[in-house]
Amino acid sequence: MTRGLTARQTQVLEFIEEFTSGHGYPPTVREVAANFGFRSPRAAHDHMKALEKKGFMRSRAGRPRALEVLHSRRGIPVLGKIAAGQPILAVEEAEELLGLEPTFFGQGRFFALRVRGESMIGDHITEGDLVILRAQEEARSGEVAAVLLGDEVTLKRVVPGKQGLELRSANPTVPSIFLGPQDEPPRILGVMVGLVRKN
Amino acid sequence: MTRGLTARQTQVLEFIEEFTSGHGYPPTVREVAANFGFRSPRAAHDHMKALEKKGFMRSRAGRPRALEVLHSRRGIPVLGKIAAGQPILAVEEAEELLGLEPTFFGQGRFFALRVRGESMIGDHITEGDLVILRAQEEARSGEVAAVLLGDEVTLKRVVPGKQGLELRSANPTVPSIFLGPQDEPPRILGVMVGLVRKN
DNA sequence: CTCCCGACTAGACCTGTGTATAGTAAAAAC
DNA sequence: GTTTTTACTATACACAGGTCTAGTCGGGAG
Repeated sequence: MTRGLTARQTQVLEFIEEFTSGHGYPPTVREVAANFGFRSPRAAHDHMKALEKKGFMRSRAGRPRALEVLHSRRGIPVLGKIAAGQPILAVEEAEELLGLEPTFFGQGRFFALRVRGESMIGDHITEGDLVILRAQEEARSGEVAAVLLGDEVTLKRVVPGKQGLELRSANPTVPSIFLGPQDEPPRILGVMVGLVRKN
Repeated sequence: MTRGLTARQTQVLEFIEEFTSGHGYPPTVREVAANFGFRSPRAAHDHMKALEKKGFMRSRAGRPRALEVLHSRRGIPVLGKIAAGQPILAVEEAEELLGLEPTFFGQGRFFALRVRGESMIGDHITEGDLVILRAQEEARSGEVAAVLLGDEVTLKRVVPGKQGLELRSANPTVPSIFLGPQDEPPRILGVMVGLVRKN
């Protein structure tokens, strides 16, 4: 439920966004109704009017399909500080959305983290960069992943070794972390698929 | 004239793309007609049908605004090899288009260059990175710019000094270039505004 | 208990819009 | 010189689709 919307209104808004980015044009009132099984266009129209009054959409009266979702929640969310146990990928928590095509970095669910510090400088990732990650719980050897350590998220290269798991830093001044078999395995939030830097 | 389209058809296609990305929904046949001053919707409809037959659009019969531009020419063009004297920013020359919002890196006309080699490694720009540049002919001191030297485009930091212009590399093994007042000033194609890396 | 609001159904009105028929005129192709 | 293509005008039709009136039902607030 996004900011004062009812559950149904959220669903309708989400459908409209999905439909639009899938088809290239917004749905009609009746197409919305059909999607939810409404037997009257009035039901869909009511929800859309509510969404408009609440500022989530804009539409031109009388014009078919002439509607625009305003603060789109499509795009890759840039997540800020993340606390352990919190719903990591709650889009609502996003401080910002990156305006690029949903499939820009391939298939899957993505999020971005703003890099603080120079711990991955060896991989040419520097302060302020936005690292793009595909949300997944596993990482293959050698992949750079966002790892939850305590209540901090850090970016590390995951390298399984003989004595356990190595979380390798790409900066000689930042020590790598070695986890033995007795240690609790770290929670992986996503693996790095790209990087965006805005000067 | 893009690939077998008449001049008018190109204009119509461009208008449809602009309208759609500006409004969030495609124009009607009559809105296209109005834009070009056609006094009959038939004229616009004919062009749109031609565009559809040629594979540049798709539309659902009878449905208002239900049209989709297929291979969109919106986005930031990734330019490959560029020869001197050629129309540098001809979108048609693009090997690829980056699917991000036109305003992602701000206002202006943008293009991207794929980085070859490690000449800017000191600025954490590495092989394969896509450097995003705003198309402009001037660079301020300290900005990284795409510079045309002979028939090669290189990425250099532009630093005006006492004896002339320095095109500074960010790699100790790649020498910087110094241009005196007697040298022809280099042609600047654009200044760097960002970077996109896909793993 | 009553009132209000969210979430719908049923049915209808009417206009915006895709699309058709019938032409005109000029340029390009054959 | 004739045909084809491009680029339009003028008019009209039918229906998709926005929007209206009138109502039902349930849940939560006062």
